[in-house]
Amino acid sequence: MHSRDVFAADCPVRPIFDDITSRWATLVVGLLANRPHRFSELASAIGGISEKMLSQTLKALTRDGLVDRAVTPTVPIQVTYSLTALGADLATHLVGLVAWVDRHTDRIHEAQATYDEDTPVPPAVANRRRGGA
Amino acid sequence: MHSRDVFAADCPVRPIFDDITSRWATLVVGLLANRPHRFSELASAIGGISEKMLSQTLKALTRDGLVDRAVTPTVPIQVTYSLTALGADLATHLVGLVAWVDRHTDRIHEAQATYDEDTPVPPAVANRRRGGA
DNA sequence: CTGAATCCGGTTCGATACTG
DNA sequence: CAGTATCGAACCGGATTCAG
Repeated sequence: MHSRDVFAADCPVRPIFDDITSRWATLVVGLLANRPHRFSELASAIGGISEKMLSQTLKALTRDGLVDRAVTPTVPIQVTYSLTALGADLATHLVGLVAWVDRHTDRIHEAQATYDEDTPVPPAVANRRRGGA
Repeated sequence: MHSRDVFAADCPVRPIFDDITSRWATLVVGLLANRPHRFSELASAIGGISEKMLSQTLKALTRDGLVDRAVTPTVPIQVTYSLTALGADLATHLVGLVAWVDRHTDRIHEAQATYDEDTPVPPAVANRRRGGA
């Protein structure tokens, strides 16, 4: 039986979980689930990502054994990223979760709207993410 | 048909996805999946969480219609949090994902160790989260 | 092309203290 | 008990710059 105490502050699954659910990791995995991609392909396919974040995300994923990094020593070096078997397995869960959110996004938006109406004071909560100014 | 372009920078599922996969939200949902909890119960059950973060997480989840907040006006006020039907549905996916990570944590740790060995320069990557001195 | 390193602003987070 | 206000520190993340 597995099941460590996920609720313990030092539970080892937390950092890994953070890796794979990080803002960009999900999108990278989602893209690689279809087919291998080159660095620049990923960069242009994922709206709003910076090279730094892409590089960082890819490195973390590779380190976790979820993504495979293949270097082709052509004139301008070419690097292709793909999912490992482990990564592919994870991908199914991840895309499933994203699909769930996608399916329920409208309902959630309604809930948010209702909540914001019923909230007397200016909702500071609504500002989470998407930092203005 | 659903399926917005998840890869677009302004895709509306992103902020929601961030809400539910935030470090603490997953744990809160995981706990509420078993049974309703009071504020202080959650606070003590989740190792390392601060009141501020718990409050914030709970508020976001409630706003998203995933968690229900019930106030019992006893002498010392009593507040009980539970999952809504929507939240319960989400919980299955979430705990499934956590369980997956739990199942593969050892393998991932091996991958990390191997990666770190093969990496000549001191791995700055390894420091992500869990910030050491 | 791929990616690492640096700089630096903004946001988030945690600890504490305080209110209802 | 339940939660908010404030403060300071840590971190994230973007733009830029440089190297292989």
